[in-house]
Amino acid sequence: MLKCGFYQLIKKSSECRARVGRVYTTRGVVDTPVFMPVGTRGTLKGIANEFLRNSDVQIVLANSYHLYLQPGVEIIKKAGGIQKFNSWNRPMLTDSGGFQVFSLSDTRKISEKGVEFKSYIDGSKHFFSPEKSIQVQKDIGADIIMCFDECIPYTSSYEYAKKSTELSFRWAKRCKEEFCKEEDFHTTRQSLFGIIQGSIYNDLRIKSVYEMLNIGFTGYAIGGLSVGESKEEMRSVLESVVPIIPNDKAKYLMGVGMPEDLWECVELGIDMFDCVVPTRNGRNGQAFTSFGKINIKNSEFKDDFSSLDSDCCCPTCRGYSKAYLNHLVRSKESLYLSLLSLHNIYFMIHLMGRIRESLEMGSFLKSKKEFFEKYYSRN
RNA sequence: GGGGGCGUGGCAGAGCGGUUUAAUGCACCAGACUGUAAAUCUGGCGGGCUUGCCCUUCGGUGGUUCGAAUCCAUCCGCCCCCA
Repeated sequence: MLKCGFYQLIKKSSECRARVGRVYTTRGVVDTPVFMPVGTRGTLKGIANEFLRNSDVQIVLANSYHLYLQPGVEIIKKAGGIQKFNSWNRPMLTDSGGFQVFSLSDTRKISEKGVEFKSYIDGSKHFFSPEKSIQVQKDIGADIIMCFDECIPYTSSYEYAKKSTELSFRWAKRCKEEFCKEEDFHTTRQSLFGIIQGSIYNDLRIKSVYEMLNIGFTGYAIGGLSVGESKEEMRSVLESVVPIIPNDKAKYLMGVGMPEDLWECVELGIDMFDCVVPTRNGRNGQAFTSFGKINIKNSEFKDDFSSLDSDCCCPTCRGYSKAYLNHLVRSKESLYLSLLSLHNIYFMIHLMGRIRESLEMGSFLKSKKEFFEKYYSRN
């Protein structure tokens, strides 16, 4: 059996750094480049598994911090792991809680040892260390788990970014040690990915890559991006980081992205993406379409009886008009949460399918150009 | 027939002499959202343009006052209680 998290390169683009490949996991093979929808609490908000499977979702994320708080790891262990608990029989990945160091920055205290969080549920105090995060992620039992890191804000100074990147490095070492502490079920069934930090400072980023490589992980993620920096800054980081991650490893860009980001970052050599945008924006009334993003709440759709996207054959587009979705949103009928989220997930998954296809056919740049021309045609 | 109350922006509802184009909520019009404390958040919401100022608004009309959504009179409309 191939090691969980193993990356197999299938085809490298001759036009750019983009590549087609596979990531092997205990619960199945993931075709890359891949978009991984986020189901923080063990579910994609508003979408049942059946719809995800039919939409060709290959792998989903969950968050160890959220699941640790609720329902707690004991329940998940008792259920036999997250995939038994939530009945998702395809691969899963858990985030370590590192992003919460960033997103819950008002209610947390950080030290060498780890991070003290105040629960967003009841205000109670909880301590997450690298060791704790790995233990929790082992108990949750997803196929791919992540190092506990500090995701810092875009506005961080060079000095803070340097200190933080060094801290994340020391934490990564501890994560690896904890993960490999005993040769057990987990070390053969799960794989641990390292996370490269360094903010927008390329020298810190490069140093971070070499440090992570030195520790040695099954795959490598790039964290701390899409936190407010410009597209040029993100591009610059990826251009300096991606080429020095070995090509026999999966390269995962955390928290990205929007449809346009997918094309841009695949071009730069990224294999894996995750993002909350399809579900969150869907719940806020936004739909991604081949012709650009639209807000279905807007008055122009009140009597538009066409589907969201004439190029889409998702259940939402097959069954419902813009006018009806507009009505559901305006009258706050909860069905729109599912219908819009599902459409957006389908859009992202199928966009990625199209990207893979274009890479296989050697026409990535042409397809990218076609996509952008249409995507920005609305305005 | 007798007594009392009320009429405020699309709706609900504050304000009860000057800081009032008039709180707040809803509705409406937009925008944002990138490892989810998000079915959330932000802005706009009388008219005009030279974008700072001007004009117009609190049922109607007429008064009092330097000044009225706020006080008085009257008309119109609505509600409640007693007969």
